[in-house]
Amino acid sequence: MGQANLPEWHGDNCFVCPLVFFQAVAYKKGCNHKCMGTFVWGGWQKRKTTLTNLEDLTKTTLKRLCSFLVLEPLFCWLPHNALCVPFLVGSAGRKGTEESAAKEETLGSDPSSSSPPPLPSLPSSSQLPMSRAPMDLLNTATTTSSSETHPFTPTGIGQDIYSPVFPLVGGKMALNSLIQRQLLQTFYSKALQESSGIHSGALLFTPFTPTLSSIPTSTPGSGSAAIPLAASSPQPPPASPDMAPVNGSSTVGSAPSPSPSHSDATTGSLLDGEDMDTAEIARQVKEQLIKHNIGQRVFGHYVLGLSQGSVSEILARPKPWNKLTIRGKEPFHKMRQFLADEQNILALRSIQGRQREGSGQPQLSRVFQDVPKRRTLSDTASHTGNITARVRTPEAGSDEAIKSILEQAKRELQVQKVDLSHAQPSYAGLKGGGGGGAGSGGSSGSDEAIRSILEQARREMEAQQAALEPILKASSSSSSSLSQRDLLSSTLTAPLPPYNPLVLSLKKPASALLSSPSSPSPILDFSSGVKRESRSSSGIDMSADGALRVGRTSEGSARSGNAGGVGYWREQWWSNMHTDSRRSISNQAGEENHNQEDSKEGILGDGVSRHKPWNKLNQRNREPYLRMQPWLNGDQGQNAHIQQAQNQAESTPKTSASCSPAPESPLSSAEESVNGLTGDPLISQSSLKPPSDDPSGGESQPGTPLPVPGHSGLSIQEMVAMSPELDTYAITKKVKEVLTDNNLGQRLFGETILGLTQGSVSDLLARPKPWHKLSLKGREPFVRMQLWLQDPHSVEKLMDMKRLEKKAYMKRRLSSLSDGHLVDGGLPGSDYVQGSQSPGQQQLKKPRVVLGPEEKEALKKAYQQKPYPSPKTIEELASQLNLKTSTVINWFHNYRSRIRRELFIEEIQAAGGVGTGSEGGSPSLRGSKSGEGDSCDGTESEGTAETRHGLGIGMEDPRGCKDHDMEAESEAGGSNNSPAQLDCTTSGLAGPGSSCGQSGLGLFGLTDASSGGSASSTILPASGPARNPRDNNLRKKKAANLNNIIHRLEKAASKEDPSEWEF
DNA sequence: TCTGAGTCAATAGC
DNA sequence: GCTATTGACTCAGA
Repeated sequence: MGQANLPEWHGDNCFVCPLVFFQAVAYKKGCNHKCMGTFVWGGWQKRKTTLTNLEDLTKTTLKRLCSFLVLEPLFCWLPHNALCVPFLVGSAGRKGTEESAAKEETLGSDPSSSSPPPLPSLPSSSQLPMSRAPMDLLNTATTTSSSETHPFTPTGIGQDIYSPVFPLVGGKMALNSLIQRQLLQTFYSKALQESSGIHSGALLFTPFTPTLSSIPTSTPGSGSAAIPLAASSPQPPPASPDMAPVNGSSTVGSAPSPSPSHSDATTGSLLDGEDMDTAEIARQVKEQLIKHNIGQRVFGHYVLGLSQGSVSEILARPKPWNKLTIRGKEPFHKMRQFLADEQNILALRSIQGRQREGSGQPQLSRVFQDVPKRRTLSDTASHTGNITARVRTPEAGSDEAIKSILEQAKRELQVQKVDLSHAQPSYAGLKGGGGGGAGSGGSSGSDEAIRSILEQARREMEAQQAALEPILKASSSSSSSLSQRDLLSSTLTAPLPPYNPLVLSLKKPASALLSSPSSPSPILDFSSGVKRESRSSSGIDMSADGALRVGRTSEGSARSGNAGGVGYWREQWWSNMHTDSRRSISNQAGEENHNQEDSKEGILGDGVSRHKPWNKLNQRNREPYLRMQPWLNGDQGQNAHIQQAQNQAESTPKTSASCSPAPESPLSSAEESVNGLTGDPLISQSSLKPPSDDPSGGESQPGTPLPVPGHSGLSIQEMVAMSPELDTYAITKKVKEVLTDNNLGQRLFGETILGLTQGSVSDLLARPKPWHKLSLKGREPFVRMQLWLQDPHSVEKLMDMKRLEKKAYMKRRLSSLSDGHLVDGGLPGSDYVQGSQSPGQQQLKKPRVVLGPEEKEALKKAYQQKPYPSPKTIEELASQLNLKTSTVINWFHNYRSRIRRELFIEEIQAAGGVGTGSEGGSPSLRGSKSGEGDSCDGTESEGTAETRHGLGIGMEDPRGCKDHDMEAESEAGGSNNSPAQLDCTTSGLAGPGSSCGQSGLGLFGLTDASSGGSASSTILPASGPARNPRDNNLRKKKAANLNNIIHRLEKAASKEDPSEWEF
């Protein structure tokens, strides 16, 4: 290794910058001067480095840049108008070009240097495509036949090199290959999208494309060229039910404009100035974002370089192409690129997943801060597994941070090394054969090491494929001989635990005592707990021991591993669909597709044609379509197996009388031991036996079988996303029943099973929202509950946990007493905070604001007048009540939210019950609700009844008496109640001159204007006469909420077609 | 910037 | 000691 081979200028318009495992070649479009604008990399506090000349890119800078990029290339932004051509370097280059190999040198290749790591070998300038004139490249690209290796792909590099498993950097950054792949893909995406603004004549090619045959073909007539992002995909994405494009209208691949014409793709040129269907692109992007649960913020950040607000604006109201400025067109170019390859979406989804997990970081960090000593090496390694989270840590941005990152990476590698030695056989083999690869600890950045790493990567991929093969076969087979247990046994352990009791344990001193190695409880096993942050949908498993479960958790394995579970679930969904008349049309569409693949297009289209267009659907109404899509994508050959599994299923969750452990099969024993390592209650569904003896089984039952996370390869998020409609009421009812019967507390249940606090559990159990009103995140606890209910050992486990907690508490207490001081905390949980905090800390705590009755009533009154008060009103209220404006704001937010939720409950109950359960969801639910009646009604009853009748505030208001009128009218009018009546009445509550007239007009306007008075049915779902006090109560609440609805109606009226209003 | 969704955690109430 | 309540907060979308 000689002196570093610094990047080189290639004329005035060419710049070569070595990155990490690829290089970027950039030139400024159509410029004759400096090519390099600004290199920006985020993560380091948005630091910007302007490289106006090559000399600016000092070795040190480059080192840092590369070091950083090794870990977080996602944050590497190419110049806005740069053309980027990444390609493989390192041994691949050597392998491909002897000439270039001879010239390869490595920057910072001092083997003794531990930080930063040696940079990868760089190909010589002659190897760099941009060392040639752009037109030359264009010509070359144009004339390349589809069977040839791309001229700028290092010669001889086969597709195997460009596998999803990318080489590790210098043998040091042994990150999960999947991560690397996704990072690279994202970088590609970003880079190519950035370059999409290049105007005609500009060149773009993708040297990563081994052959041009993989370049996607165009949609006829699109005429619009796109950068063949798909072509840059190293490999087709693994088949996945929820990711694979659909042969329908709403696909990435079939995007009308995204796909380039073949010729365009061949040349890789991008022709600007052609018309683009912005609405269609926006529609498809929205569709993909929703489908994959990717947020606008992330999409905007990584793909468009825009803020979430801008993304929202663009997606919601795309301007016509001809109305856009050049700059305004850029996002659409980028979106088109984004849509062009599923890999982009996969990568973004992964990023999103990690970001979301990262958002949970504070809690985890807090925990670790609280118990720093417990943060072991493996913890650290795992902790750093979340790249995004790491980069976003506040300390990032300094050299110290870089060192820290590198140090962490080293540890990660070490841990992986250990893991490799006893993980999958393939890893062992890799280690043995790798020589100077990852197993070598990356002490050398030599070609040998890189070659070794490449070899390792390839083997890794092969190992993954080999491991997946039987599963893939099984999933594609229609044989009914494959039992669910077969599937489970063939699927490896859980990649994505839902909730890590480690967090709980760490944050509670008392619980921490339970960490005794002798403890038999999985939850107590610190070394085995999997971090909550690893609940990523990416399928990347960063277990607490730092091991990278690549083979099991890659997208491929996850998808493949899903097969049985997904199919099983799909079947459930399918049967549910059959029972749901509301989805009959969708069902028909799906059925047709089930029978004839060729008829897909997107039948669905037929269905869609009879419905609102996608962009006119709200999230709720999109759900059936979202569910149809994965179904359409997947195979349907597992029904027999599914049915069999169903038939073998047992019943749900036992209560105390039946919670004794079922005889365990060897499998369940084995699983138990494995699952015990994770300590994950959900993963511990060792013997999932969906209920079949429940005559009412099916949708809306607590026993609705769900696939087991982990075993099925599904993350909890994926499960939630694909879940059939669950009866949240029935589930919560059952959970309450089980908890009560077994004297299990909400705290224990919440913290160990749901990952929620007691308060949240209480809230959830008391006021479960209807499934369709829940966001994906909101559905998660219900899926967890459902899974918990399905576990025949659930109660037993929880009771064990309870006993252990108690034991630990007693032990702690005894210990404290012997030490001569009392324990100020009780059992772990309720008061652990006090117990763990010093008096000083407690004093620093902001005291909780407790509103007095008068203040509450005043606020309620104000709410009735104006559920959405203006800032001025808020200020006035705050001033009058001597409250902070934020308190008033929060109160209104909370009140609106809670009154809505209360209405959901009441509506369900008033509608005659919930679910279809044989146990009569409704009657029992009512019973239970009645039991909690006071507390349940509490919030909103206060908001209506008390206000009016109790404290007489309503009475003070001349409109208060209208409540009775309203009820009387409601009851007398029954279903004939018109919105106007209610509106008038409710608006009457608002007082003269306030919202009455206005709201009344608004609602009237809607009713009159919209034929059929749809608003009536929407606003008044309980159309029948009030027959009982509960109905009255419901009506009161409706009245209290009506202003809220009116407000939204009025708001919507300003921009929406009334016929499409949804509430 | 506003809003809703989801959640936490302090506190009230049983 | 348990659950319910509720003010405050974060996050994401419009």
